[in-house]
Amino acid sequence: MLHDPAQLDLMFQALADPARRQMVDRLSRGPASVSQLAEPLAMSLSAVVQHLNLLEASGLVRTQKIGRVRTCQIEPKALRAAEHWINERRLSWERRLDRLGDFLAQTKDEN
Amino acid sequence: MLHDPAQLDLMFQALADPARRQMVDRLSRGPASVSQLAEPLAMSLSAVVQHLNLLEASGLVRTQKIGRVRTCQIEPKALRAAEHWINERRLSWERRLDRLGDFLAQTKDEN
DNA sequence: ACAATAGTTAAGCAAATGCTTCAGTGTTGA
DNA sequence: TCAACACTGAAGCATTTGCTTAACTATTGT
Repeated sequence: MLHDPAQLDLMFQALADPARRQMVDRLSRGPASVSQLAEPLAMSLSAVVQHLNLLEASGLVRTQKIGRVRTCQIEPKALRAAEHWINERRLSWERRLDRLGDFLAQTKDEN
Repeated sequence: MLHDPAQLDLMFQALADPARRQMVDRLSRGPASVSQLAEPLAMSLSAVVQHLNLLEASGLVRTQKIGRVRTCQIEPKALRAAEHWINERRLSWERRLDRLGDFLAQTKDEN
């Protein structure tokens, strides 16, 4: 369910915004509340909540509310899924280049 | 210059669109002309060119025009930069979890 | 009890995005 | 030479995005 294209879509969409990437970056150093996430960002708390909801919908961040504070953490599995998509494409390209190199080396040998 | 935040921004932005990811996916299997990229997509050639320009501006794709055909290829270095950003954050989180695990194991020993 | 805290929700708005169509440009094969 | 081909660029338009403010709910410390 992590590799389903709709989820992947949400993830890349989520990562496309600088503010959201900054939030992910902050969370990579440990859990944080909404206010803590908001603190370094030059926007209203409300805007941060909206970004956070998107991050959560994408699966990149998981949150739980205890009392009045919502604590957020990264979901490494989701990050890995995005990472994996890119990696597959890059490897596919690089393998192709390798085969091409082999072929050229071989045809050169045949001279 | 690949890790400069503005370029990273363009890359993630570029990857956020499904059509553009489909184009990257196609290019991961080998070079293609604009028309070839357009073929599986349900949109005008003009729209494809606009997507392609964005991909090129982001550094993810390199193109060269010979005669009347523009040939496109993936730039694996750029893909690697995006991959790297995600990887760093995930590792940072996972290392933190490991340290936490060690700490918990140790305090348990002390009983 | 009540004020401060922590977050949520809705409405509204300007700017950005993802198209479309249409009118080009330059290239190539017959 | 000239028609088909492979794009390219500008204008326009509907939708989405990323905010804002303002009004609200629920929790906590005193």
